[in-house]
Amino acid sequence: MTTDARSQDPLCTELTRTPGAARGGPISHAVSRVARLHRVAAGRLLRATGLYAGQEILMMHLWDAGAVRQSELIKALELDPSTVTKMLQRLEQAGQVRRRPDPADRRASLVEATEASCALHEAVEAAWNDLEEKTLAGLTPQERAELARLLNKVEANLCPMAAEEDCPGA
Amino acid sequence: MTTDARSQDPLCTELTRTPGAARGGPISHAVSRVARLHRVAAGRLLRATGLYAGQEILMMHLWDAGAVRQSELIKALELDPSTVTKMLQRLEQAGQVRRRPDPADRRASLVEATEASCALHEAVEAAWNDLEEKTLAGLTPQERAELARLLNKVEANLCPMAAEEDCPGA
DNA sequence: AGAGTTATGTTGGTCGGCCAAGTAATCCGA
DNA sequence: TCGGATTACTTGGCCGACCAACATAACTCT
Repeated sequence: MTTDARSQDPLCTELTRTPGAARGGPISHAVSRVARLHRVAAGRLLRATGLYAGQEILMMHLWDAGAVRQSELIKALELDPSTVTKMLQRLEQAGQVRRRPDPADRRASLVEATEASCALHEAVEAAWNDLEEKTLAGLTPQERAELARLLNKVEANLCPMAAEEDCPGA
Repeated sequence: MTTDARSQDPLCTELTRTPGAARGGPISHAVSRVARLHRVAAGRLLRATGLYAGQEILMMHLWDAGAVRQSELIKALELDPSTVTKMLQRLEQAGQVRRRPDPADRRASLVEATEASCALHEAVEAAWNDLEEKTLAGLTPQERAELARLLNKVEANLCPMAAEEDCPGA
């Protein structure tokens, strides 16, 4: 009896409850939740393409830029180098990506999307558009713009911390 | 010449460039980025407590609710059961959490925070507050409220997809 | 030229998180 | 009563992502 009522509740349409953890940081909490849901949704939409959530962004960069130095990719995606290494290993194994040593710098390697991967290009863009639309359903253009603006501000706030330690600088 | 100019840019202070992948879904892209940065920031702030990003929310629920059925926790956090199982195993090993079988239902187990963990309570809340403030620095109360509102809308949009398949339902 | 510093990637380990299967207990209906 | 759902949790596998430590190769500076 205690907890039966909600099982009927088909969705989370009513989010009014205070989930406990939300007190000390309601927005942080919302960000976590949205982040997770968004990633899961992306994964689901991408599933048909055989890509996993996260890989699509890398591939898009590659489709966009052609052959790129791995270090460029790392900077562009702002991910940890080791993360990119492993993603590339998997994508290479999956035949989506090719790597070859950079003749100009024997440390570096050049990465590019394979021809095979180009077949996915469209599907991935479609999935991405779909995701965007599902994410923003019911938001007016103004709201979308505002959300974009606020997210950018938040990103700028969070960025420095990731970059180094802090940049209270002044 | 296609992509050389940007390599000099030290940080993300200027986000104006179009990173390629952002075209088809600018907000999805922003969400991914913010999500990652936010999680990293949380991890950094939590580091001192010995908790990893994600665990704090679970602990908060536990501190808040006392002994809880694991299934309740799963519903509250809206995570995959297996995720919670593994988190609890690690937290248990770390001494933050205790589990015992539920006498009323031999399948279930009851979870609660250990006394030791309560020492972290304050530090975690502090970290969480800190995170919230760093995240929202420079946003007016109105902007914060608007962001919260928009995130909730987005969450509601994304939720149904995770729940089942879709709920286009009228 | 040789030593020290920086840049590029890689490996190994740990986490959160998901999915797919599987086990065990409870519930429910014929 | 008894056999089929349903519920509760676990296991194994895989991914993205991090960090720390490392090996190479390239620069730089005396």
